Amino acid sequence: MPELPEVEVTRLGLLPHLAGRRVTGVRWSNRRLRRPMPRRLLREWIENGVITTIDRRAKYLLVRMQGGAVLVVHLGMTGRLGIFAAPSPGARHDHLCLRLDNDREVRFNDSRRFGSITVWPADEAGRLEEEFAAGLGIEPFSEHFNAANLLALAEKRRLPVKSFLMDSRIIAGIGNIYASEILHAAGLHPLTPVNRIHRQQWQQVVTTGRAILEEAIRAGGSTIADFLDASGQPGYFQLRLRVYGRGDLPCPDCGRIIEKTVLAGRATFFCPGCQPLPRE
DNA sequence: CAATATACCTGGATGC
DNA sequence: TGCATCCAGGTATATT
Repeated sequence: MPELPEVEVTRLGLLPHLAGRRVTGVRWSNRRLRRPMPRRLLREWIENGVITTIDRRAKYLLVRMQGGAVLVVHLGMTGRLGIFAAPSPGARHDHLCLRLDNDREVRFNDSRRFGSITVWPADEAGRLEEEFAAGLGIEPFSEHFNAANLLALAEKRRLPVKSFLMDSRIIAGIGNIYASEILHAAGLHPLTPVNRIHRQQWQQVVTTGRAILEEAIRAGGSTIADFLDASGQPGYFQLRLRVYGRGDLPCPDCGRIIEKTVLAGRATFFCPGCQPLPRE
């Protein structure tokens, strides 16, 4: 489900419900997520703690506790977070539940269990930054996401540009949907080897990329104003996707038929008119 | 080093 | 209706 915009929309929706609240109880399912549930650390560092704020890095949510501990949540493919009235029936695939001091609960639901929950104790949370820095690439909304940096990262590789955009070690937060959308907006064929891309085209990727991600966050934000009893449907469904999922339909820009192909095992959509593959 | 394959899971859509 | 098959927005690890 979630790429950077959906995670950011989740963060924005959750924040007013969580900031300043004390966690009065923690429960979990017996199922293993991507990693085992850190039961001991949840009891030790999250239960009875006070949430100060929520940050985001790539597709990770960082729920920060007073004193410095951090609850890190990744939504995987199907993970959702929502706020619910405290005595209310749980749902199938609820895997973590934080009871709050206002008779509400935040619940993590994830049918495929590709999501993850980790706890960083206060005395280790300082390493979180370097951990992320080591494993994750450029944030699309940071100043480092610029044409010069992308050009430098790309010049020695022949990776298809879609794989480049989706590689979280290079660029953080762009997933399968937005990769297709950004490349369409930038006029680049998904298979274009990155070392063939010029500075000006990278500038297009930067500009259109930010615009698309921002627009998606805004679209989600408008319907997510109330996150209570979140059905898990942040508003991104209303997003107007221009190529993703539109194989065999006309391109909204030029009318040519949008093609679907598979790249690195992932559905990939592009318009052969707007996104020509450069020839030798 | 780079590209691909596979593994982790459930559920919805599709086809017979 | 039942059953098999394929597909899904992510990531880590193994293998060519």
